[in-house]
Amino acid sequence: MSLRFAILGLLTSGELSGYEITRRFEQSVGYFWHARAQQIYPELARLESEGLVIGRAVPQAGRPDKRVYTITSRGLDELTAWVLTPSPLTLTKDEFLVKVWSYGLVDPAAALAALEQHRRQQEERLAAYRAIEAAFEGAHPEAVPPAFLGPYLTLRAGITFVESFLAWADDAARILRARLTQPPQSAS
Amino acid sequence: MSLRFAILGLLTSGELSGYEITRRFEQSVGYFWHARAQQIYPELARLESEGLVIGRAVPQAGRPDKRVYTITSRGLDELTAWVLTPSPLTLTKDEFLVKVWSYGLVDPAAALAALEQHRRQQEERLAAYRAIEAAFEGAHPEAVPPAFLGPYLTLRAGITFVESFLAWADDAARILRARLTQPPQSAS
DNA sequence: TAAGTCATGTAATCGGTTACATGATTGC
DNA sequence: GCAATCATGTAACCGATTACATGACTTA
Repeated sequence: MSLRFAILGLLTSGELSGYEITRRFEQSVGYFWHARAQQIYPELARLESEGLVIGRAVPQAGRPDKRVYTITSRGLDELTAWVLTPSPLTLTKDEFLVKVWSYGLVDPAAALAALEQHRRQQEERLAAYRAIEAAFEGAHPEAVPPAFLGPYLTLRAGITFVESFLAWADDAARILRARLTQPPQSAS
Repeated sequence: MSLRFAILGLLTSGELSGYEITRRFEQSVGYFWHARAQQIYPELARLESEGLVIGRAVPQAGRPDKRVYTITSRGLDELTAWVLTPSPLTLTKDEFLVKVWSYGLVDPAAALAALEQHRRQQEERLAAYRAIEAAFEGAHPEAVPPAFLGPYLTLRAGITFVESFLAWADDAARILRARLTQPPQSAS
């Protein structure tokens, strides 16, 4: 369900082609929902057949022709209704934390190294988010124009979550370091 | 891939039936990976056919017979190898934040109400985590026995993440409240 | 010459959910 | 009597990923 509304949300700021939507999914909404081109094209066709968007062929010179989509008023209605709908708590699926769950089985030094490698990846992500945050620059939170309110809030969510991961990782690293002298041990 | 290793991880603390594994997935590892019974039973069969676990029928009186599984040494080898493997950054999928992304389209008061409802759900989750944390009670972090290190660290991760959501939600609520007098506006 | 971008798709597969089935026992 | 718990499954479906295909243009 979310995919169609993520697409409709993107289209509220103007017409976009499937390709352009695919690119947007690598940023912005993409932090909390993502999809590849192969999923986006059929979804756009479905949205059009349901009258929530309308497509228009745009011939281009020097590059392939494209088909751009505009959200219809019915599409906007369905989107705004959905936005206020209650959401179930997200059941996170995080491969890394499944690994952490078995850290008691392995050498603490090795676990520490794996943890720190993952921490570095998260730090890179944070830097990318911060760079985008700078684009909202100047504008103190209350002054963000309505069209950018949602993107701004979700970006802040992204930053907050990555920062909290880093804080947890530092804490976990401290606990692992205290065990470096102890041998690894299997459970129970 | 993660499902099989989540199951193997659970089996490191002793033999469990498919049903018991299903129950465990509602807590502990379940915070970062989850699966329903229908997925767990076939996976156990697959793990057994690959020699990573061995099953044993346990006749019971007064309740259905069950089949309990033990991790093999090959299973333990594969698990410990996997645990130290680098993990890709998780691409979160969060329906609620897809909605937040379009908060600029709706009445700030309605958005605020939706936000606060979701916040309350997260608070309940935090209370549940804290209750489990109390079971690790007394033991200061460095003293947690190795068999509980992983579960302890993931529980702390769960607590940290929920707390950071609450902090973000408070911040977002503050920003929305500052807009209560302004009319809703559709995107440019 | 090779890789990358723009642009849109099909096909096969997989992981996961929903719905359904069965059947005994225990607690309200 | 009804719902919940214990216990294990099958079948249909759906959302998402991987692999593959095409083809022109641009940049290294």
